[in-house]
Amino acid sequence: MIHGHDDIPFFDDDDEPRKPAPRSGETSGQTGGLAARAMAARRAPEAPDYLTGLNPEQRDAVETIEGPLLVLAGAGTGKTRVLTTRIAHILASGRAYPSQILAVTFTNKAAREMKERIGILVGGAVEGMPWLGTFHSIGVKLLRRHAELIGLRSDFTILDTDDVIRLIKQLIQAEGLDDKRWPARQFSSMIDGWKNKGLTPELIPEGDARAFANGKGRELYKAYQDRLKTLNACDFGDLLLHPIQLFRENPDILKEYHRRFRYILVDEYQDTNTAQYMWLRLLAQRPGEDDGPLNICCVGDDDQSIYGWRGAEVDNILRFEKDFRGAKVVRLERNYRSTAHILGAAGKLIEHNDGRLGKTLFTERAEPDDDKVQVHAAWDSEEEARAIGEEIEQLQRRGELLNDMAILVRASFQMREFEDRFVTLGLNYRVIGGPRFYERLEIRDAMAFFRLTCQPADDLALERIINTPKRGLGDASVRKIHDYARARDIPMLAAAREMIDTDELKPKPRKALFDVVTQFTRWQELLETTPHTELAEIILEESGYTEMWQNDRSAEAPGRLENLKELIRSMDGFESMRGFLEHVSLVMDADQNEEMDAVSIMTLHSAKGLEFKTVFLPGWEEGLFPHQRALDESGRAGLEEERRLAYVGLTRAKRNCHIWFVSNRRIHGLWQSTMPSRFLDELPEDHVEVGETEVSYGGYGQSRFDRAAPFSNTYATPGWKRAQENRTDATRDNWGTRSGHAVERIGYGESGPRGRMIEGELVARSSEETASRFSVGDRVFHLKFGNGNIAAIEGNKLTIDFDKAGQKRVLDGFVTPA
DNA sequence: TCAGAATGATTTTTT
DNA sequence: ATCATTCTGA
Repeated sequence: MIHGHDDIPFFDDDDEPRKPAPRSGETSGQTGGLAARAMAARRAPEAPDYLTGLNPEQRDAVETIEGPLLVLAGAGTGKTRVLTTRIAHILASGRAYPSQILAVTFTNKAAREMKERIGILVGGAVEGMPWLGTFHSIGVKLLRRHAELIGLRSDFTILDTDDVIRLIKQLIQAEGLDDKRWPARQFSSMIDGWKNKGLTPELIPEGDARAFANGKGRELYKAYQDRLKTLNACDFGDLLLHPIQLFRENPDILKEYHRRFRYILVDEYQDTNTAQYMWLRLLAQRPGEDDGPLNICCVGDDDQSIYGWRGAEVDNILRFEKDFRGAKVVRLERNYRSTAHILGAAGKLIEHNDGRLGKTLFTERAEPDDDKVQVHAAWDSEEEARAIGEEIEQLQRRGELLNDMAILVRASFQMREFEDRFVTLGLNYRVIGGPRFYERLEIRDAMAFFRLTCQPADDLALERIINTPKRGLGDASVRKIHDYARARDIPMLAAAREMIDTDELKPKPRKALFDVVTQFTRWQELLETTPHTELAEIILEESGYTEMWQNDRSAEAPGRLENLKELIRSMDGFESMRGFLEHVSLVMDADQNEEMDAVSIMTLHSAKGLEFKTVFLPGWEEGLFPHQRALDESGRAGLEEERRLAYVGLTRAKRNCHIWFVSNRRIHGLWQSTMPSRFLDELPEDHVEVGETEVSYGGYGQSRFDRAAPFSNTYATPGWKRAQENRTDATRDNWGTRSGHAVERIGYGESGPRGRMIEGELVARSSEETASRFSVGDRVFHLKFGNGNIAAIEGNKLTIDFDKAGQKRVLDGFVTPA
């Protein structure tokens, strides 16, 4: 059953054959519980080490090796363990060589972790697993092998979003279009969306094509793809699309891979987008007998699908059984992470979603002392941060580690408040998922120098740094070089070299260009002879780039220099500069210092897959969570995804979970009153406790979390703002001709929570707002800031000089005449 | 060509 | 409020 080297002549990375390990005993039919586990152990005494300690479902998932298998792995049910053990099992039982297993993950982190854990299981004997990686890195590997078949050279560059946007902008301008009206950023994300759906320019829907650039969307997309080919470059989407095209157009090559990949494993299947799905289908389809059986195992959790907004299709996982005939489904519902209260709360919440495959997590843990999920209220976000800070300090005093605590927010702007507070308190914190190391300006600049040295055809790199540091080669000069290069169909660096001998440029830029071209020529020569770290230093030094930052007096400059040093240090581990560049384009990871004991602050999205003993979930308010924009843009589906996000948040907690909501939040500089999240009402009472709060402001209303809100609620959405602005514009003619935005809203009706709508249904909200009741100079009272005088009015926004708090801008709904 | 001023957009994030 | 990008005038 194992193909030897001869079968697959064009692969050069086959591992040496391994001695097949004895096959494990068969297990079947356990009915759960410890007894079953014990029975299983007794029945198969010869079971290899790695299988012991798995529960019956896990073991089923590991040992169901043949045929399609979907593992529905709830949060904290040992998903990674199953995946890695399964691979170990395939290897140890001699069913395949490491190189015959295709294992795909979404992030580099997950891939790394999996490699590590397989290493531990199999005793480190397995070198590599050459086909374990992200969809993208495997895509690159395929493309480098077969580049010429899709019109690239195998040393193609991978562009990052920055490059892509600059490139698109050029194309938009080249089309003679207004790049204001048609932002490159927007088009770039459209292309991204298409590529996520597996759509090449010919395939995009007519409507999409018309929606951009005066109907030139399709042409523009095509032009973009052409330009990439010319540049010998790929964007991230291409790393998925090109392999699909490759396989479709070259059945023989596809067949080779069919033979090669005996086993396919996919992690986080609920996050696959259409292109990834197509990619997988191509590899998993086995039309011929000699292609071998279809051994695909997808692991995922439909309840944790939170990336719909970037193209993930939950439907892929929901459809699995239909897609793969005879598929077996194993549910992992036994949770090893959280208390029964946390699971109870999370489970009840997620039940409000439709279209689930249906799982109910349970635990065998029975600790009567476990705390319920706590819900707390605060007046505003400042107080929320203060209270959470206090709670954290208290836990710390009790000897808890900060490393065991996390604050999970919906949107990153919420982090600021916590950071500020923790700085004041002197509390260590760590922000996870901020701007990545390789995305920083100075790193990108440095990389552009390196790229252009290694790849003289990398025009985008050239454009980035040709005038950095300032050399007097501004837009005009760059444009000339660009046009010259385009006209002759040569790379810009080559064009620049030629232009030194012409009088296209004025003497000053010409001299500058001569200098910089000469430098690159020199560095290219050094590439062969000088160690790459040394060369990197030389480049940064000679280009004047280091000097530029040394002369920079701004606060960030020293940090940037430090980052540059760090960049060079990190090159050490690579063979060559080229190897380093490849790594960077795909593995954009920054390292966090793990040693420090610190509270983690991150978004709910980046918390997926992590766990903490104590979790704080601030900001459970309508509009923020669920996020208004998710509701506006995706309606019910958006709401359900938000709910899954809440589910992810809750299930990160092992022991304690504290949810917070506030009644006033400042968004974009304006104070807004907020309503408690509908998700709070969806939590079951028996697992939730409403925490006592120092600052109470009236009792709870109909909803347990509802205070008697003295203010009309306001919304922060662009649409709502616009409506309000229109309103003020139209006050003169008394609403009559308000040029109409129909304000549609999900959730509460005009009478507040009492008039709650059916979830997710779009409902027109009647707008009964009156014109501002105030005029400049009025004396008013604000609950947070106290008394003050109105200094200015713009629409419904009041600028008020408060007696104590100074000048603030607030919405008029917040103040009452004093 | 560059610096300061206006403009605008601010969910979530990977690769 | 805040940040990034783009525009305008020197």
